[in-house]
Amino acid sequence: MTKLSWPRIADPSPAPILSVMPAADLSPQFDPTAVERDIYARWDEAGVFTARAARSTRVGGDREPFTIVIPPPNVTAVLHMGHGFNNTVQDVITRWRRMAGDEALYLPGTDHAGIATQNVVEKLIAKCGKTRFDVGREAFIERVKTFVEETGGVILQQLRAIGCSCDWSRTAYTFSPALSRAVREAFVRLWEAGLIYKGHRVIHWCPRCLTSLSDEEAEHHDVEGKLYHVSYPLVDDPTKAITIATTRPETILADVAIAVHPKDDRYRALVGRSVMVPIANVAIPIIADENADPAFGSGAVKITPAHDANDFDVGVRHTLDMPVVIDESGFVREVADADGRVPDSLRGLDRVDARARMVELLRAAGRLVKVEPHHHAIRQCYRCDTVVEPRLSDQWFVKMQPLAARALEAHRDGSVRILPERWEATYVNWLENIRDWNISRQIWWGHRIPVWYCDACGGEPIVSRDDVSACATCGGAVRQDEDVLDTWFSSQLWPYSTLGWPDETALDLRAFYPTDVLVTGPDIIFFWVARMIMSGYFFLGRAPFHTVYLNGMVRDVHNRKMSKSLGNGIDPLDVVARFGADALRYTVISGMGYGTDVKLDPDNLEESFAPGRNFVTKLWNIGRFLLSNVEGGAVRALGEIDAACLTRADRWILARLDAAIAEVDAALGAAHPAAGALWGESERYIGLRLMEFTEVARRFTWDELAAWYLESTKSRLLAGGDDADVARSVLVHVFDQALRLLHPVVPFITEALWQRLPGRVDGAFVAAAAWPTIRVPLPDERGNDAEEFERVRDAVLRIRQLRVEYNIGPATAIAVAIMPATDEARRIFAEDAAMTGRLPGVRAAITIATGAPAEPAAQAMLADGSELYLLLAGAVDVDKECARLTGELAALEQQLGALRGRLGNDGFVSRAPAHVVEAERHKERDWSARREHLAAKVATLCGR
RNA sequence: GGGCGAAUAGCUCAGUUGGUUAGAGCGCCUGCCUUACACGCAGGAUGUCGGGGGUUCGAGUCCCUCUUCGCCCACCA
Repeated sequence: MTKLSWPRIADPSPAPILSVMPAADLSPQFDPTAVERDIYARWDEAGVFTARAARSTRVGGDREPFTIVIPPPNVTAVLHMGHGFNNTVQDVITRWRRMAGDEALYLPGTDHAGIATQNVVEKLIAKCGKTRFDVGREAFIERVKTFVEETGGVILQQLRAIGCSCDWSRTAYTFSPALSRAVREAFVRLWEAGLIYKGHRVIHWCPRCLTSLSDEEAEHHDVEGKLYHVSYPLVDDPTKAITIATTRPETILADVAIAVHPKDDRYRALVGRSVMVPIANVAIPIIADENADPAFGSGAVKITPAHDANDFDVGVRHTLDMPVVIDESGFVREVADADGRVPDSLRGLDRVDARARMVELLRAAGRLVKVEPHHHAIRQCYRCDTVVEPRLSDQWFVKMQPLAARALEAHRDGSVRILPERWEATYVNWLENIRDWNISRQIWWGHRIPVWYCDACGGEPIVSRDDVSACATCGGAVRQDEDVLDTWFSSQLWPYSTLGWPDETALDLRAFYPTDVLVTGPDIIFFWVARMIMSGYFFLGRAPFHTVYLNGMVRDVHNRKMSKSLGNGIDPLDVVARFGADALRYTVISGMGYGTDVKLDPDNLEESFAPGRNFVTKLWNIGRFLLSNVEGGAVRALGEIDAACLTRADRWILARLDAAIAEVDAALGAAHPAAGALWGESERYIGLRLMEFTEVARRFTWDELAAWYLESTKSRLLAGGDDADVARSVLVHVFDQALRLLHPVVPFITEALWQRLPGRVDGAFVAAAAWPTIRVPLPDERGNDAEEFERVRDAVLRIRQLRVEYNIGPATAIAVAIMPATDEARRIFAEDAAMTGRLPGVRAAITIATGAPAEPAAQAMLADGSELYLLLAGAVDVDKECARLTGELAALEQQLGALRGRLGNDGFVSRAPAHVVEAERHKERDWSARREHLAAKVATLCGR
């Protein structure tokens, strides 16, 4: 495998791992630029991304292989947002599988990109006023090679900047000697199977690139053109004429017949007679052919076999001449079999000018009947947008129908699934209507067609795996076919040519083929995806992958494709420089619907990437808090903690972690088909929901871990002692697991933080750490702990709402009582509040269990400005509920009382439970007596 | 001409097999610089789920129809 000399990243400093993020760097904001490059270099050096073929189960190892081959970017490409998006998806999936224990291979490489690259270099030499023909074939190819070696592959370097975990030791290139060998082998085998042939027919020709194109490379574009109606006089009766309609009057010069439908009564009598072609002044027959549509125009159509694919077919059916009047560059002249047809005034004109002049001539000759506006489609070169010219020429073709059959079957039997599902119809439709593939190009940059001709004996063409230097028959000189292969011919071999094929014993090929998931855009389903599947079956008997994941496009806020020409692109490296690779990755993955486009605003990067930037900062700060509380001391592994020591909050967060893991696994789905090699109906369209995966991980990390659990540990940590140690163990465990879940999406910051977790083994990376699995429940685990924690949380939420609702500021003291929401409770409560004065009043009431609005009776008492919250517990098991909540809130008071003086305006949520403030501030007010009173009341209400 | 997709909060989008009060991020409003985080915290507002019709006890979700976008395919000159 050829390795181009890619520019290398500056060597990382040899500092120890911990220097990645020294303690002093625990600033409020994460500085990605300071650590990303360093972290990447460490992964690279440690060989984290290097797949070991010998470990694949397919060659006797103990790990499932998992392979993603990169859609090779053009060797001249620089990273744009589309790559940033697509490659991030590939990397997220690869990192997930690597952590899940697969032998994961993310295989990088580039495509020599025939026409595209040749165009780039042609533009370069054009600056010196030269064309490739001035330079000559050999020298030009050398020039391109030099250009590629000097500037090519930049994109591979850039992929590192966005964190792609490619196995660089396997970097491939479609034009390397190894892959070139694969290309020849493929050509020869197809030839031997009778699937490659040379055909003489009308193909799409780009007059600017000077090459033929495949049907797929000639893209349809709607235009507002004109339809010219032209009358052709009958030879034997010039007073009569037949009128045809054409969008391309310049091709009239190459007309050889007028066709009418055999059943068209208007013209039946004319069939067999002749008309004069205007301007060209040659007589042509009127023929009957079903190609003519009686309903269109006059029902008569001119036949120009050399300049229209349909007309060519008609020409073949009727063995008509095929004069050519437009040359390879699009100029009108008598190219072949057209002597005398082109008048001097048209000769040498470009086809566009020729059309205008032709119209003038027709009008002057009185043959132009009318011109009307006409909406129709033209085809343009997909590389340079030049309107393609149908051109009669000799080209090499691949017979596609035999190949398509198996690819269709692959869809039917579940060997290959396409996500999102709707694209499968597109795939099937194309394969069912497939046409032969023109694979020869008249350019110079590409794999030369391995066919030689002996002019001396003029025998059959010699198709050979090896270069041929002399004719085997006569010993004379041979010459190789001038054409090169369509660049997609080599691309179709990519999933196995990169693994060592055609050497079928190659270890990589045996270990990693078939690959697993192909991630690309739907725009190359035909160019690439379908052809890989077809060729994979033909050459190796197996589909090259079992899953095709088609992601959307990156668009701007006006829904336009991002492109250089529109100037609406976003440079991913800009984003990396400003916000970091993680922010970029998080933003695109979390904002990416299933196969839908991602919209970003190039004029407002700040806002576009806010989701990623914000999340990364949050994660960083969770890490700051946590690390500053666990560093410097031994933290026991969770497994070493006596389960009886775990608090309700501990159990809750552990339960939430399990739930998050389960949801993440569900969102990602099965990495491989469950049974054998086929997707079953039930699992086929499930999985790879990366947005959902990211959202679950975010919710756990931010809304649960940071917002509730972290807060709940503060008092415990401050209090110190054994319980603080328990909290530390749980914190470290849960954060460790969260970092693992998040790592595929935000690899750099998770690695930076993970490296600092206590208990990490030297040389270990989260990038290679085990994917989280559901924890085995502890033996004495109380099943409803987690729910009970949520009850308390809900109570706090209600208190907060009421505080705002009734405008109770932070200075106002609060107390909490627990009562069942029975009529009896309300009565006693009201009496108590109104009469005894021992409960000074009520500001608000809530019911915890139901979350229902404040009780009217309680609300009625709100006006007196007093300070008490009443919690009405409306649970089914009132007794238990009251006891539980009383205990819980009391415990929280005790715990958080230690935070005296450190409390903010609010209660538990941001800093501590509100009622603790009360406890602290009202100590002197005989708080304990009041609590006793409340407890007694609760006991009464609960039926004692 | 054929096919596919989309239309849900100001914006970008989730809503799996029809089932409590339709969600998230960004933005917006109010109050907070509270020793992890103002790239933050607390609270909040905003939706006739494109229009119309139908099936159903029940529809954002299923059916029909219309409208508006977008994409793909296509030899009607």
